[in-house]
Amino acid sequence: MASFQTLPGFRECYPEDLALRSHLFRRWRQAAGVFGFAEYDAPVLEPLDLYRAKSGSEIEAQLFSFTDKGGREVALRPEMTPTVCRLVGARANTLRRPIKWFSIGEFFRYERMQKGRGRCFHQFNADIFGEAGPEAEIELIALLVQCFAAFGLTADDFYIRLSDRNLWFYYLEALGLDEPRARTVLTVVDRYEKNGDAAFTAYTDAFGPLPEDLKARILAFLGVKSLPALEAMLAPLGAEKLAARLAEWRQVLTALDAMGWGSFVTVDLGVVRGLAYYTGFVFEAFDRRGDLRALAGGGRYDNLVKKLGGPDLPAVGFAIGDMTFSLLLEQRGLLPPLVSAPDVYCVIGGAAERLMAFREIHALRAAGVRVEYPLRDLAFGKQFKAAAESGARLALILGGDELARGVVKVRNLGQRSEVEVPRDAVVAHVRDFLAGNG
RNA sequence: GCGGCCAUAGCUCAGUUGGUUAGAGCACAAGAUUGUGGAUCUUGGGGUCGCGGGUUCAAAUCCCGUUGGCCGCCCCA
Repeated sequence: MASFQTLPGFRECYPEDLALRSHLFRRWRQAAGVFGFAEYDAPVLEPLDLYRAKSGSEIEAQLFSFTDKGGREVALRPEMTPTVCRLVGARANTLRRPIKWFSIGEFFRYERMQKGRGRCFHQFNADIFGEAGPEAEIELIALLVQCFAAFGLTADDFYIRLSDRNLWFYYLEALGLDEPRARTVLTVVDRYEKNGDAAFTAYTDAFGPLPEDLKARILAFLGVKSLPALEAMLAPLGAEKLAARLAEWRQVLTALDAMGWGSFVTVDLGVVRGLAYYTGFVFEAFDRRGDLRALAGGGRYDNLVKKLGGPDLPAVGFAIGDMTFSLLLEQRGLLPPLVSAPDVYCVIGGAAERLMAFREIHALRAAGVRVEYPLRDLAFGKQFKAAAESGARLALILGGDELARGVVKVRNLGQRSEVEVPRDAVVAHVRDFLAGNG
């Protein structure tokens, strides 16, 4: 046993683990690609102030931060949003709008391990900058659903809870609450699902008891699960802002419905998302069974680019984490068999034949065929066993008899049949076979 | 930062009231097998029983500490 342990919360990634992760990345990348998002990357290590500026100094407790040899306070990135805001902000004037970007990267948070949460993890991040209207939300939520559907997940497996901080503020304003009170109500809402009535102490402590009729109307708002119910509840209030905002809700939901994805999205004002920089629609993706933590989360953050020193640029984005997502795929049996098999395994007669075999091996590899061969001389029996165990579909038999006649045998390992092929025709033969059975 | 449970081979786990040199299955490797298959048989490598201390004639086993893991709380960008 090695005397050096992995750091707590960090995970080693053996080939089979990486095969799974790469599979996720491949599908996400493909989804982003067809939606016209451009991939970017950025440093893993950032100035600590970047996160202080966005989230306040209490965030430091959750960061891997230290002082580097130049005396700079730095932190391993815990999220992508501040970074991408800086990138976009710096070139905002030259980038064609809308700016649709995505990335896949590793993030670090100094936290206690839990199911679906570690100290390092990967996220798929997608953001749209420069579009203030709900069209950006439509595009982004559509991409989010696509990122899940690409794995065979259906509306029976997950759903997206769509909420809106603006609607909350307009509603609470119509109920007569000022902004400080409204903000506190939102923190209550954020915790209500977990803590129940106890969540209201946050409000009581700051402003005294909340009148019962107000509390009832807040809870009724929380209970809304559909657009018609939402409209019915808000219509009597008659506020202009509410009516305008409801039109945007209709726009988002009818668009997603038109894509055939209406069943994935639920109106759910219980989602407000902890940090206060979200400025409009917010959404989270959850497992339908409800035994996993959030699968993805996002929302609009129109003030953040400017707050981080860039121009005034509206933005909306989301992130999917790999850990909970992997758990979901595993639970639903949607992990593909991530076998890593060669196309062709070479069975080689001996030392002299090995030298000759390198011609075929190289030619096949140059043609893009995945070829394996035993690195040491082995008895034929062993080699056939190795060929079978490798998962290859073809064995190339390069024995003394064959090579002396200028041919090799190509054995179909599945059907246990063999044909002799002239050496010059091997590449074409193998390629045809693989294409034909592809 | 707090709480509960746990720690024996690469993996899954046995291991008696404390008792000789700590075991099995799977996996891996070699041979049987010098030109045709995933089988079988034989054999082998692999362990500071997480680590440190204590009790004892004797500790994987009991006690204390510590590290790590799992699960939850806080938090969740």
